[in-house]
Amino acid sequence: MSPRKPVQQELTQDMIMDAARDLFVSKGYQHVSMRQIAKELGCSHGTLYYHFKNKAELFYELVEDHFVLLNQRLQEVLGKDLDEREKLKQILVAYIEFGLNHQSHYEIMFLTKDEEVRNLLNQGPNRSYEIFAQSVARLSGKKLKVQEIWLLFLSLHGFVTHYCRYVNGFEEVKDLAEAHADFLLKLI
Amino acid sequence: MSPRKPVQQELTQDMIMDAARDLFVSKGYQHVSMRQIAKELGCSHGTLYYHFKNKAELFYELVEDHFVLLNQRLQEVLGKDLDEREKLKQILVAYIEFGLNHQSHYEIMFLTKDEEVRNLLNQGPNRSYEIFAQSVARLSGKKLKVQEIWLLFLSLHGFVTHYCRYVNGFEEVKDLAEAHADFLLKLI
DNA sequence: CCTCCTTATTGACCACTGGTCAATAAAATA
DNA sequence: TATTTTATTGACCAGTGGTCAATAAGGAGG
Repeated sequence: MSPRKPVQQELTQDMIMDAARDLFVSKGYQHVSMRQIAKELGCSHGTLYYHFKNKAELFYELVEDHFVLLNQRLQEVLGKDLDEREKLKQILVAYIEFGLNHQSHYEIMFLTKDEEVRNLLNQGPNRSYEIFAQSVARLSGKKLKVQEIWLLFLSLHGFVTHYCRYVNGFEEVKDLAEAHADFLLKLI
Repeated sequence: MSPRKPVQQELTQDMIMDAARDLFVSKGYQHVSMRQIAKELGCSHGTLYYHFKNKAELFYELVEDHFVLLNQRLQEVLGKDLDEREKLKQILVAYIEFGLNHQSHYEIMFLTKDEEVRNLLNQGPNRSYEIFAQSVARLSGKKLKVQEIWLLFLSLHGFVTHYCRYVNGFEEVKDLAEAHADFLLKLI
């Protein structure tokens, strides 16, 4: 017997994720409750646990999507017709831009200490970092050590991490972000 | 009428802070409840609210102490009889060391998004950063822009932030920390 | 049409959280 | 001793994440 096809009114994972995304983005993971999400959807909170194992896993599904987004953004820059040095800079800036424009997700992607969430994150961060690292290695003129690229990444990460707390979006700090990119480019 | 002097058995702020410190350090801010602290002290959780306005303020008192500790550590390095370049490096490494050996506190000092806690942090971070910035400016040979020192700091911060999640203490990542310091020193 | 089975949904329930507050015990003062 | 100040308690509140038996709703087979 084939699985019952869901009817229009019924809740889908996508519907839940859409509602959850809005709330998580505007309030942050910690400050959104499953009951709030359910209220937004006009259903009981118990229902959410039928579709997702728990709050962490619901958020994880959202985050997975965002890693794809980050990867796309990096690939987009790589596809541009630009001087290599400039492209390298734009990679760094694009990374910062992504972080500051998706703060709640960046938090989970690279900042959370919450083990429940973190145990779910496996390939996401690695794949994104691989793209980043390979781009830097290729676009930089010099022969870079693996370690140097990693330390460069951590330096970028520090910028994002800090301004995630003080700023609502990339635009507010765009100039400084470019300065940071230029600053770090001296290293490679 | 002078204030009543507390008697031996009565709870003091220090006693609460000692118990709270242990718990916060071992479990992190989010995973310690006021009731757990009260249990540790053998008192009712209501009592804690007599001595501290709320959980955030209790933690804040702890954090204040830790800023003093960080400042002392930096001053200690500055007092050493060393080549200026080496001293500069040690400042950077000492900062990382402090962050990784006081992770729960570093989290609050420089990472928390919790507004309740953050609104309490005023002078602490500024004073510590001032010491850091002035040391770097003085010890570096070059004339550095204020912005460059700030970006250097953010790069250090990124290292600490990241390894706070993956490591239990400075020792586990000492070599890499030194490499990071050397790496960043190329910038100044 | 009527079973039977799968799928979705509900809301009561649990143990927990941070925080408040009237009642009260105990010590210091007058 | 009587009064005032200080410290402590535990019931209480509104909220949390999560579980689960009961139930409704839809499809498949007869």
